[in-house]
Amino acid sequence: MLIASYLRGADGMADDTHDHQVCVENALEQAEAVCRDRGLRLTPLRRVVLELVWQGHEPVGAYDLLDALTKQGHSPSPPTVYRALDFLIQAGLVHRLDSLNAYVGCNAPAHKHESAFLICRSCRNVHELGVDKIRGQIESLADEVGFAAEEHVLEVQGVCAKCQQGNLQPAASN
Amino acid sequence: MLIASYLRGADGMADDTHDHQVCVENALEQAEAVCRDRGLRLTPLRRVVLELVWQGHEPVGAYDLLDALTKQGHSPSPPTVYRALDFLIQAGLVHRLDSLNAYVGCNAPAHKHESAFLICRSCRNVHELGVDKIRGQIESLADEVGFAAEEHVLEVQGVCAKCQQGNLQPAASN
DNA sequence: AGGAAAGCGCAATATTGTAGCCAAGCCGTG
DNA sequence: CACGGCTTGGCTACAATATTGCGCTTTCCT
Repeated sequence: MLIASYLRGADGMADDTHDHQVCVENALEQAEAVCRDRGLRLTPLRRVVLELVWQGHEPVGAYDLLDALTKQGHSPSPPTVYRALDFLIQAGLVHRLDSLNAYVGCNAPAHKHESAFLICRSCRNVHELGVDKIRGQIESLADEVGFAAEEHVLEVQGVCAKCQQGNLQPAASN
Repeated sequence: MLIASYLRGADGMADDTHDHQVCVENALEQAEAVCRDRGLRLTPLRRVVLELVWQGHEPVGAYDLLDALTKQGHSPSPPTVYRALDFLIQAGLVHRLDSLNAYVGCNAPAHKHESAFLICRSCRNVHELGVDKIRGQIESLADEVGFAAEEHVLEVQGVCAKCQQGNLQPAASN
């Protein structure tokens, strides 16, 4: 697997006109704020890892991050990356996608939340949805069998709006 | 990870009174029927793997199956197990739980379906739910952003009814 | 300043899953 | 039956993902 976005411009998102640099800056700003508010330490390493996760809206593998760090002149080992990811996930700044063994930046880290993810199998972009409505449905189904729901994973594969509109790229080959 | 059910009796399911042997026989019968109807070959190996998956209602890891096969006198290598699992999943006889990297027998293989899974973090039993209602919700949420949903993963962690009722076991330690 | 905790570099190893090659078995046709 | 093609699965090797454990450094708190 590669960081597909590693060298690309700012046109990777479903929204044609979006300047991805803004996303990155916004994410880092929010991360600073979240950590300040909660007394968490966004160390340089963690910040770099977060920035790398935000290189695109595609999910990124842990070993992609390792490679990217190496290219930047670090010489990290797997635990380094996993520890940074653990922190970022714990802080709600990054989500893990279990169906892909990959990681993606969180849109709205200010308040903790559970999410659903729409994963485009063409461009691989991930769209994060709030799940208040779904959450209710899940809980009522679980209630019917007396199950006390705590956490969930909801990941949907499909094709995003942009890829449906003619510029359908060949399915990601990894 | 171990096959927690490997040596246990028939009391592993949320339903206190259930005789698990019936589950196993039922699963195997249905598998025979499904394969007969669809012209698929339920070979001895595949049958054994299916039976092992059905040793309990807990999800089972691929390497647990490998160990169990070894104990039965086979000497399988990983590809053997994964090929059998691939077949069983393809045939709708087994589901993969992405959040656990584990596999569980399908309740209702007669018709293909997507499911949701309620995974008890205490006894590790998995309850499979039909998701017709949820599916509609997911699609309508996806529609709002023009996303064409194809497949989904919905896995809920929590505590099952039985474990809530006093005989709460310590959380699984793997 | 001094002690406790957190961060992280590093080596080794665990866990999960695949690729590729070949032999053995099944199955339809001549 | 004999042949040829397909599926199955045994085997080696390896890839991809993730963790454990140790110890040194940095940071935080008092």
